[in-house]
Amino acid sequence: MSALKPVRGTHDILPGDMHRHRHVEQTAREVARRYGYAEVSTPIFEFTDVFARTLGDTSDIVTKEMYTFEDKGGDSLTLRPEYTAGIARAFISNGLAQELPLKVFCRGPMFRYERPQKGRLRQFHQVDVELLGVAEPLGDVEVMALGADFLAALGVADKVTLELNTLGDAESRAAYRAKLVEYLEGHIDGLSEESRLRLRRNPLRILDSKDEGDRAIVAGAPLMSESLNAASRNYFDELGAGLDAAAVAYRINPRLVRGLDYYCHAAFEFTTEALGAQGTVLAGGRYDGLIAQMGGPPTPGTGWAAGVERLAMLIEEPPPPPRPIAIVPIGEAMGERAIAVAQRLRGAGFVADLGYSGNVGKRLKRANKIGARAAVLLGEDELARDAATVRDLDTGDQVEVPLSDLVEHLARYQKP
RNA sequence: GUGGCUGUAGCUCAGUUGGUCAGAGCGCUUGGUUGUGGACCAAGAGGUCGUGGGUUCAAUUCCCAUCAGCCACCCCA
Repeated sequence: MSALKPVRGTHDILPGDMHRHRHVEQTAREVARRYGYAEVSTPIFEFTDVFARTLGDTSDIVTKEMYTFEDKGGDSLTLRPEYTAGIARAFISNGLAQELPLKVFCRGPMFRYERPQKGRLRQFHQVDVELLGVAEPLGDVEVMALGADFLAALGVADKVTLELNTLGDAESRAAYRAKLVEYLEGHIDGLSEESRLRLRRNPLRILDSKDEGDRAIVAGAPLMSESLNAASRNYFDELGAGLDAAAVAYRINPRLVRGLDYYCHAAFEFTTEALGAQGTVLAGGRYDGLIAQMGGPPTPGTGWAAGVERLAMLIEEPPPPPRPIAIVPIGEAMGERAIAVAQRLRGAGFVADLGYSGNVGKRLKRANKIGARAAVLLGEDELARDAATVRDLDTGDQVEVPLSDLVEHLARYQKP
């Protein structure tokens, strides 16, 4: 075991895993494209304020999980812990209020100083979808439908459930918060120590506590739905009707809440039982107040993020990449000829692999190991006839093919 | 951040109630003659038994610390 280890909570993504990651990201990109979402990318770090001012000072992400550092110019920067704040910043920086509604897809690494566990890393990846400028519930329906389609395209639809709740608008939420706190204070003796702390900072979180005592108390707590004002009530009804119309199945979970302060109305999560405690695979909601709070023009927004590593663990092995054609020179003198042929095949769109050393046996062995579909053997004999021997590595059959016909001949093994 | 479990070759794992106990399978390398892979056979390389201390005549095996992974809490994707 080497002394050289990766930083805690980070890991190298080697070809096997990378294949799964790419499949997750590529599927998200493709489904998002069908919904008219254009891919964008924002920097991996931002001024610390971008996150500190928007995520809320009660969230754990800001209070203890950010990778914050001072750069050589003395600015406080933070490695992004999530994507939405960066998108909102980019929206303001680039004056994109002129282009509403704005639909974007993005992906990339996120950084959170958490205690690592399976499915919970310090550097992890998300795919993310944001819809800005649409205040109607149909906007939420669109992003949720996109999420559901994405998960279905990954083949995990039967492993996940969409849970949905409403946080109401600011007025409803404040009213509910007051009622909830009043109720919980009446049962404060039965609350866990942790929940007593949350009572002041983030009482909604107590709703999804896993502590048995808390759960018993929460079971009798007032419901958000009872505190919704007419507008919020109406919003949620329309959202449900829209999801029905889009044929997106969901389950209402009145205890579903959010750790981040900027959410309102729709809050949703696709969860699975298959990943233990890290069961949330895709989650999001509406954040109408965020952009105004950052100093931009008041702009509604909704969207979600999904964990690439978690999804990569959940999916079946994705279809393998195209099998290469191995180029096998026979004898020292054939090296240059081999690279010329390889270049020609690559230029024609083939995956061509050259091993660069060893005798014929070794090179064929390598061809076999990398899963090559066929081998192109180039020796003195073939050279004399301006030809190559093509060996089918699955059947073992081989034929001599004039170099001029090589591309055409190999097309049966791999469509260029 | 809290509590618990684990840590032996690249991988998956045996093993030692402290003294030929450093092992297996897979993988890797080489060979089984000339320009032919996959199967098979043979040989070989590779580990200071996570790291650092301590106890002991002696520790990979016991104790402590530390690091890492995993599980639950917490948090969330």
